[in-house]
Amino acid sequence: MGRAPCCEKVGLKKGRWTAEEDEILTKYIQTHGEGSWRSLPKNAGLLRCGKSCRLRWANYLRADLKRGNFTGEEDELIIKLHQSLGNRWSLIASHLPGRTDNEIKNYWNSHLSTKMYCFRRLSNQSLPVILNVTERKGGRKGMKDNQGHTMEVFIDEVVPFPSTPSLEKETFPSAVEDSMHLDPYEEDNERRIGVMPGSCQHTGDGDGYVENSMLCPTATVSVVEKESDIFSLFESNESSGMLCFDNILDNELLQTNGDSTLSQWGLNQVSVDLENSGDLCPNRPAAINKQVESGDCGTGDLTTYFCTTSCFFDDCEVENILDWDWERNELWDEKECIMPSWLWELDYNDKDDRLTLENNDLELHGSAVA
DNA sequence: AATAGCGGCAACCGCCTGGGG
DNA sequence: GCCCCAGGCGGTTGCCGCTAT
Repeated sequence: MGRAPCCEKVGLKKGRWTAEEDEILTKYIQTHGEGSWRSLPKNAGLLRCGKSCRLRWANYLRADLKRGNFTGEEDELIIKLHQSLGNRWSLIASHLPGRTDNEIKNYWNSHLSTKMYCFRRLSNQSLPVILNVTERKGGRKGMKDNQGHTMEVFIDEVVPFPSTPSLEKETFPSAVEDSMHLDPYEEDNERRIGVMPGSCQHTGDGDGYVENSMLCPTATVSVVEKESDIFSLFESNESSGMLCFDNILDNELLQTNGDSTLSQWGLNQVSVDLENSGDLCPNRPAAINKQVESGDCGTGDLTTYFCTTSCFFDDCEVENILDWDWERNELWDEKECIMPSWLWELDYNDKDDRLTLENNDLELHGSAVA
């Protein structure tokens, strides 16, 4: 026997709320307060499901809601938070006062996600090439056909990237910052710990590391094929106890001969764009720096250098997003319509395979951490 | 002017979680 | 420990307005 419905739907009204219903609901909540949603419709004389009332109140009628267009700052914050949190709209919304998760979700799907496409060619020698980017077609129908809302891109080689870093069933702390202070040795930590970029991604403002290949003058482009990868590595920090990604590279992933064992971490596809790698990343594993120097960066055992796809900050606090110098580091190249690679999205068509891979990688990662 | 397609927003649906009995 | 309930969350769908043809 299935779960009982949240309310008896027979005879209840559905669809758009009328002004009269809004007024009744508003007055009732102003008088009696929020809560008891199940009994609210009956008590208020509304022919609505309690859930519907709660949503209507939460998403539209609440007095503290901010109406109107999203500001540029909000856009940027959403982008950064989404990069870190994935589709955790409620968490994202908690950082945008006056905005609801539903609103942000809709805004993301209709506005922001369509901008999140920058494709870098993973050739060892070439710069990223954007040959053509077209808007997705077909509206919602098209969205269905192109899950992940990917634009149609004509490019020699398209690098997949997870659309939304799903964390499966892990529970994120209620606040983003909390999620960034996790004990890496805690049980199940592999699902919750973010990747922190190495120093090569230091953006110069002294505080923010931004996982952003466009901003990384050295090794750029990181590609992680699976969602779990975003949270499967972590960077240590002496004070926080977290592992640094660079440390992982140095201590865990490099064998004595310098060969990388990144694949053990589930990095199915990681690449280096060394076109602009004139200088070396100090935290980069020596073997990689050597290859950078030599220009031999692509096809050997060490085929990868990983700059992470996730966006985290040196102290692992999302609040630092707010310190980001958006003026100096434009998200957009208006002319080229290029977005940083960390804003890629990917259309995954075979979820089962992906989850299988994720699980395998999580196990590998867990054992590696242990 | 008609209409088909598309985009965006509001709302719904189903699942999950936490709390209380 | 189990069950039920309320509430929360994320994905999906319906509807409506706008635009291009």
